[in-house]
Amino acid sequence: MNQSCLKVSPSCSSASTSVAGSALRSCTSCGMHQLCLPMGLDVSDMRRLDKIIGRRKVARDDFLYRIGDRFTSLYAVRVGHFKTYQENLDGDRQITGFQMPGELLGMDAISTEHHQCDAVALQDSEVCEIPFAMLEQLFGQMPTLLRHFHRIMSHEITSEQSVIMLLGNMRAEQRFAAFLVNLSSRYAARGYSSTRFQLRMTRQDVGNYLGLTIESISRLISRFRKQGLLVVEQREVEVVDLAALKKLAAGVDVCAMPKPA
Amino acid sequence: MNQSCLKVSPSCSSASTSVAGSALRSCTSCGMHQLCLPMGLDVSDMRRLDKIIGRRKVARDDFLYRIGDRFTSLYAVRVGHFKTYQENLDGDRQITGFQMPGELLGMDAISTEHHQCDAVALQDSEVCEIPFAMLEQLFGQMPTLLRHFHRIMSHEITSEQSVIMLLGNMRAEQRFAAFLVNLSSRYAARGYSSTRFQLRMTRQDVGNYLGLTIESISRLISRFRKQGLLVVEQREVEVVDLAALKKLAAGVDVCAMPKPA
DNA sequence: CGTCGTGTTGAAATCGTTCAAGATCTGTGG
DNA sequence: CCACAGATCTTGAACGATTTCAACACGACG
Repeated sequence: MNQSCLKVSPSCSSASTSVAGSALRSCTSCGMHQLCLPMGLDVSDMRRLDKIIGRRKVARDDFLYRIGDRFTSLYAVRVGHFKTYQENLDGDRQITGFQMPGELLGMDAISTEHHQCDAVALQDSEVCEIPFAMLEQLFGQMPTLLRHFHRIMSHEITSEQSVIMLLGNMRAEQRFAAFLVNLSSRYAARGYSSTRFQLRMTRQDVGNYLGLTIESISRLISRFRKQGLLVVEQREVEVVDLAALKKLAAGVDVCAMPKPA
Repeated sequence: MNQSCLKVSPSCSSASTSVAGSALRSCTSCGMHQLCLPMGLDVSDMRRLDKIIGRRKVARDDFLYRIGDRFTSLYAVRVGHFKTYQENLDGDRQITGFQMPGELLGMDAISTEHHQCDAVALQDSEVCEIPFAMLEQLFGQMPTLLRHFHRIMSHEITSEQSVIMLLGNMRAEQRFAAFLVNLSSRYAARGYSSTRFQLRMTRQDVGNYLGLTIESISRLISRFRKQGLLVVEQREVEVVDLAALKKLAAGVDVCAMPKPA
């Protein structure tokens, strides 16, 4: 499955002085720019932002950053997927989020200037590295950028509140349904299918994130499959009945009301 | 127990050349200013910030704002305590946080311009209302203010990650211990006792926040009391063995290693 | 072809919930 | 000051959702 950022036609055109190669990697030509940090910027501002951004590849299972690393940059996922997790003193981990193209990583480090979680690539990935000190410079000159940055941070807060909601008062079935619905809508927002996608993370990761064991995830998948909600083959998922999943996620008991055919 | 910042006199008019009354309600004279939004500002900048801030009282059990309300202002708790919670379609609630003096409320609303949670006063309280559009104006002129604002938002993100950690992979005993330790250190940071404080929320609220039932909370309190970790009378809590609570919160089994006398 | 990582499934165990009863506290009004 | 009602909290016993433990299946890879 090809989920590369640049599935679109690379809008080469007028990338000022930029050579073809670098134009392809610029914000203006990135398929995620209407979701990502440069959202709403005009072309000239986007170019200014571009100038401070570096690109970096991260191989599968490699760290983008680690707990305790000094914070210097935010990262935008360009291609691929990441997971972030915290670790307690026992070495137990808790995945706090999965990040996909167009999403920002590292905002939790601004406060202490040290990263508060590990960020690991779930597949070979590529990020845009945004030096925060330079970004702050731009904030003074580009109010639109600042406003959008605030929206992104705010959105991060609400996403985490949703996870708190999920962990705090949903049962296993609801959690997993909510997880799938969440992925579905995020892929939809990126122009991918909302009903067919790959789980980029292991069942272990899903379970950890949802506060459940791997066995529970496995059982839930089996159950959803038997109920005709999903078709799953390995990590490939096809959501057959998204509406039912949404109901489940909202707490409506779907199996109590089986559909006719 | 008196934790009032300035339960004192109501403010009289004129802000700029501050009369006694209004000076008492200004940031410069507020005991929380080194924790709150104005942290690090010099006196003249603090006064400029002050000018855009309004004060508002919220009676116990009253809403500061409700889900869906249009977002116009952030709020800093000046006196009292608040809880924020989300509600799902079933009407189930999940408390996402408790806020105490010097803490900011409403940042989750920046993204959508509508509040994403209800905020309720746990006791008669007072907040500083910070019109966000005006605050954005100041950001352009006061880089220190902007930087601190980013730190605050970032800190909000890390706090929520801690809650995710708590809900995702701690057992009941750990959760409650972590909760008490968290309160303890936040009170300490405000100059209050880290070992004696009042729970401003009901057991119901504590349970909801921790993803546990009220009965579980009750049993945990009893157990901790029997183990000599706490003395509890109603909502008044004395932490007798903070170190042990910290160990418990970190996942070390304290009752497996009972202390001699 | 065997091994390792990953995922599935069943049975037993466990932690926390649910249900139920009683205790304690608070505030109100006589 | 007491009696009473309603809220809040505590405690016990049974239940149940999820975990734990264990065995097995499957696919990838050397």
